[in-house]
Amino acid sequence: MNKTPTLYLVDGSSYLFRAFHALPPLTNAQGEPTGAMYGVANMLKRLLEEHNPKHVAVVFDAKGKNFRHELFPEYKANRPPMPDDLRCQIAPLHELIQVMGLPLVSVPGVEADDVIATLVKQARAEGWSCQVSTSDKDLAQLVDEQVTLVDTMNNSLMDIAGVEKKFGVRPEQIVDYLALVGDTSDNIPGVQGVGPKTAAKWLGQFGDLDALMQRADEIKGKAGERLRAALDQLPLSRELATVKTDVTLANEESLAALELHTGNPERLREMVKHYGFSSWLKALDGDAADDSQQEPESEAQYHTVRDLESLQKLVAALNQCDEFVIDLETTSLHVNDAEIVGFAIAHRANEGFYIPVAHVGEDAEPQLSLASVLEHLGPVLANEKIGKVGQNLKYDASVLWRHQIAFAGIRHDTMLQSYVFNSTASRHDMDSLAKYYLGRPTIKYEEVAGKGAKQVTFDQVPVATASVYAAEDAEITLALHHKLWPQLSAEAQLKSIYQDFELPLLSVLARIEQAGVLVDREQLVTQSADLAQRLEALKADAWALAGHEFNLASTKQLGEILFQELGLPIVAKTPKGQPSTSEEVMHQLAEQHDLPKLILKHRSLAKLKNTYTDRLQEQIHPRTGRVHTSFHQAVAGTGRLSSSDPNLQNIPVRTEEGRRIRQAFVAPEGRVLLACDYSQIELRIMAHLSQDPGLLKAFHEGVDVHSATAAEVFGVTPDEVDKDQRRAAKAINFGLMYGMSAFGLAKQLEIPRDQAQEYMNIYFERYPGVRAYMDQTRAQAREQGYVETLFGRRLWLPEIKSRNGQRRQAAERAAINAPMQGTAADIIKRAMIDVDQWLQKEPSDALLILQVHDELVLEVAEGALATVKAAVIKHMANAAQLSVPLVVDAGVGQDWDTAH
DNA sequence: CGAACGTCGTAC
DNA sequence: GACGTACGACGTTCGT
Repeated sequence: MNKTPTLYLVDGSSYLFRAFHALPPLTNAQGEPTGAMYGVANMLKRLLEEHNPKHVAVVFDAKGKNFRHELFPEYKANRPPMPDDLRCQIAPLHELIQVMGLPLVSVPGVEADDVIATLVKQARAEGWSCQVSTSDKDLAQLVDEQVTLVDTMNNSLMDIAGVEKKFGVRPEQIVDYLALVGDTSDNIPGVQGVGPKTAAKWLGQFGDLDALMQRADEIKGKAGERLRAALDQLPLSRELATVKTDVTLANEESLAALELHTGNPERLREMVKHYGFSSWLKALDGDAADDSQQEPESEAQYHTVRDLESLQKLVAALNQCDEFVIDLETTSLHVNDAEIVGFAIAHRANEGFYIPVAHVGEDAEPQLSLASVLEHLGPVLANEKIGKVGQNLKYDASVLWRHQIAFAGIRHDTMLQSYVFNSTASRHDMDSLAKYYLGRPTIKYEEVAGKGAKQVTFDQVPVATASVYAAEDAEITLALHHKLWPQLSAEAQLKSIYQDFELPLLSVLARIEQAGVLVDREQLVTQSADLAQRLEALKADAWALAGHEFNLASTKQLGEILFQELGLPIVAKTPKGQPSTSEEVMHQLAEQHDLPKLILKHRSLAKLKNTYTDRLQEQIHPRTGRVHTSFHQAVAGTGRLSSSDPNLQNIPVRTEEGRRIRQAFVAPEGRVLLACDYSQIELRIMAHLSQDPGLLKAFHEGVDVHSATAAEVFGVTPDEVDKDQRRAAKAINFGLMYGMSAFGLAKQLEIPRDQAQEYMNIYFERYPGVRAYMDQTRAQAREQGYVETLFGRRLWLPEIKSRNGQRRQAAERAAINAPMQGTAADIIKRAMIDVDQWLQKEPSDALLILQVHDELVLEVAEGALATVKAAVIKHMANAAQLSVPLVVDAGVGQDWDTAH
């Protein structure tokens, strides 16, 4: 009972910035920005719920210059001014915090860090513990036995050991460490070229900065020179990094006064309502109802439709609707195995209906039959004038269509709304959306159907339980639609991406998945057997070389054999610090020993067998005899599709052995496969976006772009370019689009780094427009927090302002790549919609069966080939009007390898 | 025994 | 540390 009190200190400023940059700009009904407030307030709410603190303070930076500016006029000089959309959230957030009952501390002319440090010192003196919530790692200097750091946004806790693990130095060395490393965002210089690793190494060696400075002569090489060059300013850097612990605090900011109080519940409710934090409102209303015995207002109503009369009444209402939510309950997540168990419907707010049709069990009766439900509901489903709203409607449409049930008027999909609004949100499933946008927890599928071995199909769930779950899903989907659509449709470009690309594509993908692709099982069986034999032989050889048996697939066992038993050198380490056994490493070691050679061969064959020849056989559907992949429309942040179960977008193509797998993808008798792919689409997009004259010229003249680049970079005529030069140019072209550095290029080409740098320098001289475009993209990402495709698809980059250099640079590379990858994705989506529309309209005997990012594969009746091929090429080439032509290559064959 | 994570490898 | 976007196989570890 006599536990020491804990003081919870929250660095409000750091969370505010982080929330602002990490979240898309949410607004309330009045259009006022609320995202950052919401982020911070939610984090505080979690703190209250999880820790139930008695002593707490939320600390903010205050306006005005502080002692650091006096010490160092350039302090924070390169900080851009605070965006208006953030500034205007500060005052309301302060008020919100106060009415929540949380003491707020903001001392004029003092940064939050210093206030926190002062309070920590006072608390320590009283023998209290402290937990400091911040996303600013500078405060690691405060950590000791009584003081821990917590990052509430990712729930990571940092104690002394945590600091040592993360920074490689002890908490009391953090200040010295920060002085050495510097801080670009605060404009603190540090030592040029010294990062976390070197700083930690030196401090480990010399103990502290003073000792290091005294013995600076002992450091050799360039790093030593730079250290000595920085000697004069290091004390200043250290002073800037050191937090103040003697800030003068007002009485109400003293330790004893920092107690959680009741705040102002009435004003809190008003504010929460005004700013549209619907999740809170519900909880607050619940409390209010409990206290005052009022009826809870507008609790959702769920109904089960079990008889014809109720059904007719519902259908009559639907007929009067402009749009309504539909959600099928079925026996399987796999469209081809799914039988309809019931229909969930929501056509007005806070109300949901469930029509069971195939439940079994004691409470299943009375229950309408599927046939009788369709008799009444069918015309509504088929009526394209009555809009259908759903969450992942591709699934519902697929199931209905497979049952020959007409389904038209697909108008809105909340999953796609969320995806277009913020594609980088972690997930777009209904539970996540309900929690994030409505603040509502949902009934989970596992809660009604069980999980693991105990899971049953939905038809076995009692109707009473099923009804609440299903009706809630429909009702929540409608609420989500009402929340998301106004925000999405307010942005013309996003609205267009959603309505002109994603929504029409939904049906196209449903048809592609349903069509499936024919796979020759016999070929796969033969290949698997062949591979099995070769793998056995390789395993025997490997064991002989190692001198004992081991699991060739275990990187751990392999590492022990290679690096300990055989004493081969460790070339690279994995991110976790283990010796790497990656392909690249094995290639290098292959020069010294035969075992790595065998491992490489074994791995490549095992991959083919385990991932492809074995697995694909299992994926052939027993009823259709074909393989039906799932295409996911709301997964890749850039706008690309992804494919799973099985993934048909990574079938091998680069090696001869791999291509044999493509030979098993075939067309049935009388039909052929037609594979059409865009030539160099991403580079063409780069030419268009950058408007670089050299690049534009190359594509206009129709020359091989890699050879053209090689000619420019190596200063030869195009016909003098040799194989290696072209290879290097190709690596540069691709590397650029991925934001690759000279280091990466050097590794790729196995050349010295300065030579790689030289290549890149010449490249940028020859193609100045490309460099300008990339600089501009990075700048745009920093200013807006997102980048866009040519058609206005948006990619948010929450890490673009991260103080963590690694993360920030990763975000910058993503920013460079996304407009090109994403525009390519937009273009092929447009082409798919157009091709599909043409196929639907023309009585041509052909099916779209695959999309692989820049390639469409169709299965075509031989007689229709010429027409279909011409049409597909036309629609693909015309899917966008760029400054350079879109060139489409087409191949035809009995199998995918031949057609490609 | 399954979930979560790490490592590796396939595609564009 | 250093090349963007995916999916998925296998081994290992950890918790039920």
